[in-house]
Amino acid sequence: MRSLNLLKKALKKENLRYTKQRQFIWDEICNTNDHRDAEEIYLTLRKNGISASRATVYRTIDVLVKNNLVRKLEIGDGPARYENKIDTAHHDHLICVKCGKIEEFMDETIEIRQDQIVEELGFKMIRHIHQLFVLCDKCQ
Amino acid sequence: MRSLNLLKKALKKENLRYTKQRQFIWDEICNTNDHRDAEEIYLTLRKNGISASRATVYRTIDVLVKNNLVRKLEIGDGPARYENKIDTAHHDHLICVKCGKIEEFMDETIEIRQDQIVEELGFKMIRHIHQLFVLCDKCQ
DNA sequence: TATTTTATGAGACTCATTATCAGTATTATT
DNA sequence: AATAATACTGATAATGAGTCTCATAAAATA
Repeated sequence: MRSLNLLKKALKKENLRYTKQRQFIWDEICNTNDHRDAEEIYLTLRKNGISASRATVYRTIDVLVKNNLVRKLEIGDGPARYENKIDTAHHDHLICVKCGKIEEFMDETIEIRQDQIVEELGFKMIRHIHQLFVLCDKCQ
Repeated sequence: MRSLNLLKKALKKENLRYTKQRQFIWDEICNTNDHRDAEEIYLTLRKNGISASRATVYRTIDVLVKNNLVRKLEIGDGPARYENKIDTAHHDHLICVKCGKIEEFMDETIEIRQDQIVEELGFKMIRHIHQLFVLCDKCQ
């Protein structure tokens, strides 16, 4: 299975051990394309009879984020949300301020301008956050 | 004085009273063009012998943000930062991941594309966050 | 001035996340 | 395989930013 290899590879790279908790957490994140917070992931695991502590969930997610397997979405307040990153191209997010629904967008023009701005200043881009807070079609 | 009138006007609009604490906090935010967090603003006031509690600082800033006198900058983790908004046009931010320096940028092309994206989906833009995390010239 | 209303400050509280640490599992070594 | 070395886990304490509470103080109104 693809995602298993990716996990093992990441753990090896970080000199971390392969454990069943880490596998369960990674599986759970891969199972959906949702944008869930750590607590939701933790509770889903419990509901499915899998025991992994909150601490382990947070710790494992950190490793996954660091190794590009998971994207961390920090919305202003409230907990950070996570989505698996395999097979998904880079994108940014639209967030409905009323119902909380999260949609994705990607615009080549914006990406290019962004890079130009950073380059013109002699800086080096590390990452970017671009979030459009909206009222979605259903909430207007 | 301009900023005093702005404060009084905002307070009136919100049906809130004009108090010296609120004036001190607003003055302090107007005094610089920095991007400071609530704690820094609170400590600066204390250092200058002005007493306003942390709670009052937070409460007052909320009013100022709501009334467009202050811009709130939510960087991933760490406390929110605030900058006064008088006389400054809309802009987004470049943040050095190493030294924390914050620079401003504004790009008409990006602004327009953003609006188009939201409109095409039939959504309504409320606000946006666009942060470029970089290594600045000095930190490379 | 008396009364009503709102603001303030100190500290308790919340929520998301991180740190601690004893006990357990995994890996390496013999 | 047994043992030693190391890393992982879970329970819970601690943290940090921000909010809430409530008694007291200040301002507005009568």
